[in-house]
Amino acid sequence: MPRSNDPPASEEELMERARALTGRTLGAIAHELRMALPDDPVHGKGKPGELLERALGATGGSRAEHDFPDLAIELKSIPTDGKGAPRESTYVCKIQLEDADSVEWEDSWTRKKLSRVLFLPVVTPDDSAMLERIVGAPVLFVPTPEEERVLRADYEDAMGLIAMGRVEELTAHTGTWLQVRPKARDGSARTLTFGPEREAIQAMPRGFYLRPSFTAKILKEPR
Amino acid sequence: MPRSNDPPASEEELMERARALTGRTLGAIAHELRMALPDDPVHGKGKPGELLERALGATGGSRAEHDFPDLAIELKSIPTDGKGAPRESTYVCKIQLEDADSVEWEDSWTRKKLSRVLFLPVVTPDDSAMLERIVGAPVLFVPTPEEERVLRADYEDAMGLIAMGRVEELTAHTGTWLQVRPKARDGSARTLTFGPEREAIQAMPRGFYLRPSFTAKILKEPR
DNA sequence: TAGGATCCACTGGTGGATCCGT
DNA sequence: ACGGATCCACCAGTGGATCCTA
Repeated sequence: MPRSNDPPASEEELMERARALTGRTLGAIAHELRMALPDDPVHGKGKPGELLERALGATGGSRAEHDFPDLAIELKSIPTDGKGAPRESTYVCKIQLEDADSVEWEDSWTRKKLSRVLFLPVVTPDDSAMLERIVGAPVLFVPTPEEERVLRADYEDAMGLIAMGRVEELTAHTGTWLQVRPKARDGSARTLTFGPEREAIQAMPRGFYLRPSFTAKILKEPR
Repeated sequence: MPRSNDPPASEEELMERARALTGRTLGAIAHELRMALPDDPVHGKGKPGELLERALGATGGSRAEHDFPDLAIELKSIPTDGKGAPRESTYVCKIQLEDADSVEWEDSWTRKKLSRVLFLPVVTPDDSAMLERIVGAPVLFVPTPEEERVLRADYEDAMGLIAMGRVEELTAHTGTWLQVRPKARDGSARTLTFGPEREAIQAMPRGFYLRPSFTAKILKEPR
C-alpha cells in the first residue's frame, strides 16, 4: 500500500483514498499526518484545504498546474452545513486582468481548473472547532456541456468588461455561477491598459469564485 | 537636526552626512543605529551596504527607484584595500533578458542607476572583521559624456547579443567597464524568444557589474 | 585575479480559503 | 445572505553584495 502522501497513480486510486477519509475528523487526519491545525478558524482559513491536499497526495505547494497534474484534477475542500449545503463560495483562481482581451475561455486557466474538480466536503457547523470537523463523501465534478455553457458565459461577460476597462462595474453580483470578487488582502494594484487609446487604469487583484448555489447543485446531485 | 535615518532633503545634506561617516568603523555606526552585524563575512555579504543605506536615510527595502528617489541618487558601498583601490566589482542591476531587443540605453534602468552614484568606500583588509572596517571619503559619480559613451557601448553590445539569442556567448570578459555576470544563486531560468522564427532558449539571470578598473578610476580622480 | 558561484534578509504574490458587517 | 474584506504559510525573486577556485 502506498504511503498516503505519494501522488495517486490513477483517478480510481484518488477516489478510493478520498472515500477512505469520509467520516473522519480533521483532527484524526492531522494527527496521522503529524500536521498541526490551529484552533482559531480565523487564523487558519486555508489549513483544512492544505491538510486534505496532503492526505490525498496532492503536489504540495507547487505551482505546477492542477493539484494532481497527472490526472488533471483540481482538489477543492468545501465547508458544508449538516445537510451538505455549502457554507461558502469556492475560490477558483486569480484573474489575469492584463490579458482579459486575449485569453479565450478554451485556453483559460479557469476552464482547465473547472474541467475536473474533486470536491471534498468538510462539515463545518457554527462555531465548530477545526479539529472536530468531519469529512464528507467526495464528489468528482465534470461539467456537463450545459454547465460549461453557463460557466463560459459568466467568464466571457466578466473578461469582456475587464477588457473594456470597466472592471469597477464588475461586482460580485455579476455572473450566474461564476462570480468575481476581491482576492488577496495585501495585493497591490496592477495597471491595465485598454481601448484603442491604450487608456490606463489601476485595479486591485480579483479572483473567480463559484457561487454556493452552483456548488450546492453539484454536491446534491449524485454523479 | 534631522534623525539620520530620515531621507536627506538635498544632495548637500546627503554629502554632509556621508562625509560625517568618514573614518568611522562599521561597528560604531551599527551600534549607534542598533543594527546587528554578523561576524562572518561569508554570511553577511550585503550587510555593510544595508548599514550604510540606513545610516544615510536611504529608502530601505523599497523597490522604488533609486536609494534616494527625490535626489535620483544611487548609493553603492564599495570594498577597498588600504590604498583606496576597489577589491571587487560593483553590482549595478539585473538585466531584463526578455526585453533586450526593445530597451534602449536612454530608457534603461542601467543608465538611470549610473547617472548619479554615491560611492562610499569601506576599507576591507584581508580577513578583516566586519565591525572593524572603516568608511572612507564619499565620491559622487556623475559620468562624463565620454564615460557615458563607453558605458553605453558596453550596454548595447551586451543587449545586442542577448537580443540575438547569443546570451551564452556573453561572458564576464565582454565589456570595457560594464560586464555581465551571473546573479542570484537560486534564480531559475527564463525563456527568451528571439529572431524572426521566435526561437526559444532558456537563460539564467544575469546582472551588470562595473569592473574594478573603472571604479578605481572613479575613486582615484577627485571630482 | 577575476570570472563564475554563492550568501542573507526581506517581501510581494500565490494558493489555501473563510470571516463578518450591512 | 452574501459581497467585500481579510487571514496564514510558503517561496521565488530582488537588492544588498562578496566569496573563492582554477
